[in-house]
Amino acid sequence: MADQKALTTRAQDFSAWYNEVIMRAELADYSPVRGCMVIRPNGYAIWEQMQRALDDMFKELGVQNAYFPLLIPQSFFSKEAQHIDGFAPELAIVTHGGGKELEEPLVIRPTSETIIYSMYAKWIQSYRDLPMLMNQWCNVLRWEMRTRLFLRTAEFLWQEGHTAHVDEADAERFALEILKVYRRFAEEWMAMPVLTGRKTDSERFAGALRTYCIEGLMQDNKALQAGTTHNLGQNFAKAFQVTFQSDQGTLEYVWNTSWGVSTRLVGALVMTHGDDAGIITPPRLAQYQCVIVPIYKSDAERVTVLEAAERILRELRQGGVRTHLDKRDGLKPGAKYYEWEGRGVPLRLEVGPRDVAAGQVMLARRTGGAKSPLPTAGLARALQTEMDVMQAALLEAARVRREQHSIRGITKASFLEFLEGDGGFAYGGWCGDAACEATIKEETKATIRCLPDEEFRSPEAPRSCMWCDRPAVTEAVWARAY
RNA sequence: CGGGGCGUAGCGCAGUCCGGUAGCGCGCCUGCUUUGGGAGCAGGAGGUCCCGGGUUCGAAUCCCGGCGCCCCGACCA
Repeated sequence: MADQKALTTRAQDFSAWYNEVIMRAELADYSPVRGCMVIRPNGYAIWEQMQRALDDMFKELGVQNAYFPLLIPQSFFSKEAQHIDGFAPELAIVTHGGGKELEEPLVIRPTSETIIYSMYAKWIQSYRDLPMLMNQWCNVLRWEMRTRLFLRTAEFLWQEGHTAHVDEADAERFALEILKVYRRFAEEWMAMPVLTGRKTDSERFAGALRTYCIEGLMQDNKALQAGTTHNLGQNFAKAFQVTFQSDQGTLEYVWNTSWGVSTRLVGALVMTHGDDAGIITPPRLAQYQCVIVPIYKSDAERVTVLEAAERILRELRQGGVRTHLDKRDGLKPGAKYYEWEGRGVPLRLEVGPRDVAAGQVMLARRTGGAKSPLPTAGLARALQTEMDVMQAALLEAARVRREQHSIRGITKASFLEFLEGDGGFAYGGWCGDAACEATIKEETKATIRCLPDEEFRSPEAPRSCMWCDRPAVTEAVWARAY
């Protein structure tokens, strides 16, 4: 470890803490190129776990993976008016290749709707070809003005799903199906509770009919958009002539959806569960769920202890626990404890001569509490239980924290007071006027994170807009956001 | 793009005001002793002082001009 000093605490400076945690855990590093980051093995391992889980869920819905090119003809972007308006400012464009100026500049994809639907136009002829359900795992590039490790980098990794359907109802159904997947992933894998809902028109994806999202609340009480899914309507189908012949023999435009989550989720994980010692990785996403630290003095002890540790390692791996044995010599056990805590490993087993003699190990949990002895026999099963408990506890703790920092039935006055304090999710009535929404954003820096789904709405529907007192058309959730 | 900060060893920094042998802590290498919550001692390696010009016998330091990065805001996954 490069740095032995204590981290800046979350209370002192959340932003400094966040950066230090990432460096300490060796999740990522700054690259020579502004706004770009290197994802180091510890960070990439988390992303791989995320990919695996999400990919399985997509495939259960019948989605297939494919790969589309990095470079997109510039003209493709002007085919859908809102889309070009939304993305033009942040495009990176390749103008030269092989030492010659290109006839048509090529855009490095910021997202792939245009190229994918241009291909769908070739592949879809009949309603029998629908739905067409594809996803790709790739990198994209957006020339962001200000960047932050994982949360907003110029280049980032993500998955983008793109589907085509026979009618609006099927597209809508599928977009919402994906929203459920995202929510399930956030809660069951990341242990991160999220609100689900619809974005207002001003926050909608450029080119979409409707955008739905999952929103998490970080420990500094700022909201983070963690995933979006869009019903694109027929906007792209019309721009790229994606048509099919219906069972009635008529020629129709398809209805599209697109949806994505990115490496931003790694940042979300840090900000949801990290503490002043570093990150806490939920067991289901941890690269190593358990690390074994051997303890010995003499050479004789070393042999005995390592032999026992190796045996435990084998048994745990066989029992499905992702385990690492830290055999490094010359590092005191305490130094290893600090290192693995910083890296967020959920469980740590200490194995010393006394433990070997007693047929036990000492278990320490990343989430705290006293160390406790566990018999070596049946250890894998015991640790699985420990991890289930920890996974559930992390989700519950995050949920409690979010609810403690949520306020309902706000008025303009109570809303302002709430923002003056710690902030968080503020539920209240909204008139539906984009001008009112913009004023609120300008004056408070808070935005409507979503128009929450039924499940998250307040028992009593608000009757008036919390800001302007005109009749409310819906309930909205405001927060300051990343 | 506005505001702030910073560029000196792998990392964190002092030295810059007031020009004169390039330093400290951590890390790294070797050896010995250590190892149940961040080990100790000894020896050692490691530098275009961000870049370019200028002033000077002499520049990390003074002058001029660039570049880069980080943080805070406006825009966004």
